[in-house]
Amino acid sequence: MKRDENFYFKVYEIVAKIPYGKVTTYGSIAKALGMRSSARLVGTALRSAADSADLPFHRVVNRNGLLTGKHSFPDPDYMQNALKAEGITFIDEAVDMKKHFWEVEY
DNA sequence: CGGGTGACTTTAC
DNA sequence: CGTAAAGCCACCC
Repeated sequence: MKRDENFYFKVYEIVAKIPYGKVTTYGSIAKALGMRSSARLVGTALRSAADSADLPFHRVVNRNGLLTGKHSFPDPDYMQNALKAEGITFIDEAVDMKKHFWEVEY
């Protein structure tokens, strides 16, 4: 695989690999990229990525399973809505990580 | 080159 | 429970 691309592009690749009905965290993605201490870059990347890519960004949540990025979507309700549509269960406002957490493989 | 900007995470008050 | 701050680092202007 291409590993010479910029950080953002790597994020795209990983997001694209998230299986249907699963979710992963910014921290796991960062770790997979060798930068576990900079999970926030993943978020920043997704923010930019959302503007130039068609990926399931709704499958990326924070460490608590909370949809911290939903406010960056055109419709804040879309994110949780899309996840539920994939069979993902919620505990209040957070994704049930015990059932749907996906360890990033890179 | 330098400063601003976070869809994070953790600790602290 | 809420806000603050610090550590972190690629991208953008």
